[in-house]
Amino acid sequence: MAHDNIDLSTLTRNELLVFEALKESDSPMKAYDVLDVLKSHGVRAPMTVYRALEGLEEKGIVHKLDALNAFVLCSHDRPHQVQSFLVCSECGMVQEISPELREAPQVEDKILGVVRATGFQMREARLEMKGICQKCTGKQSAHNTAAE
Amino acid sequence: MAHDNIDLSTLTRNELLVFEALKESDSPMKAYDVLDVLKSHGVRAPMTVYRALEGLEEKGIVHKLDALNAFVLCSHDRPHQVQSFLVCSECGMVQEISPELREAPQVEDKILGVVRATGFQMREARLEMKGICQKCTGKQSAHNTAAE
DNA sequence: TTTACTGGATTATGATATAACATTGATATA
DNA sequence: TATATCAATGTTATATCATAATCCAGTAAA
Repeated sequence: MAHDNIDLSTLTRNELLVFEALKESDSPMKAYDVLDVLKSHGVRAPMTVYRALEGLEEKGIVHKLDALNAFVLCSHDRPHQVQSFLVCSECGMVQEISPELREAPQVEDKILGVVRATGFQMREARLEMKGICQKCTGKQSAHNTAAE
Repeated sequence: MAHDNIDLSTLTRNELLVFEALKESDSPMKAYDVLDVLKSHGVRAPMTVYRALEGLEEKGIVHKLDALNAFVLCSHDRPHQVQSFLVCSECGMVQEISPELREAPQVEDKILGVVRATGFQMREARLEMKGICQKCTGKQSAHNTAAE
């Protein structure tokens, strides 16, 4: 679990609270869901949560999934320029593709190559892939309902 | 201009209005910006705009930029599974990377390869790259301010 | 003419996010 | 010690983005 490597001493109190909340969750959390959790710690205002999330993002500890307006802990050791997520339209599962995967660096390289060719200085990128995860694919072929 | 190839006859009245509004704009538009434009055509409610945008997205004519909550016309002829955008943090410029670029298909192939390996059935994907565009890079190196 | 369907209008509200300003507490330093 | 400073936090209000729910109008098929 990559989260064990994070230096928690650099986090502010609120950042730590948000970090813990995200760590407990097995799926991405909306800001207001985080707020609900933190209410038991005396946090009352959305601002508090958004500020902490922003700090965690800057530290590379949290990623925002723009397509879902939700936040997840980064599951990898080193900072990476390209974050890639699989999002299941069926069950909502979100999985960050590990940059350590054998082919993943090739994807990142290809992207960086294409982008450089355009004269663009990329700072970070997010790839959000929507589809049906392995689990739900099985279910779907059984009874052909639901989905989108 | 790829927009000339679109079969406008399949669009509803409101979809056509939204399409025209986006076509006039040289940058992505927020839904409420579109609404402002359409007010002169009697459109009053956000719902109308969002419905039309949804229709256009389904037809592959419009993409949503989740990171900006904004919408752009697709600038390409054929539907494509992976949409890639450069977003300048400095000036707000947004450019869709053409899937016809020499290396672009390789990126898409690499992505599809990695994803297939995970058993995920990808339906569509969006790659949003944030950074500094060529124009702004020049400005920046001159006086080293701003950004972020 | 009924029925069913698609698109559209309207009203209200929900969900997401930030602006602006006040307060606190720690640290530095005059 | 007094006080200046700064980062973090708290608080209030409001802006922005998006959808639910319901009704209506046109039209094409039975």
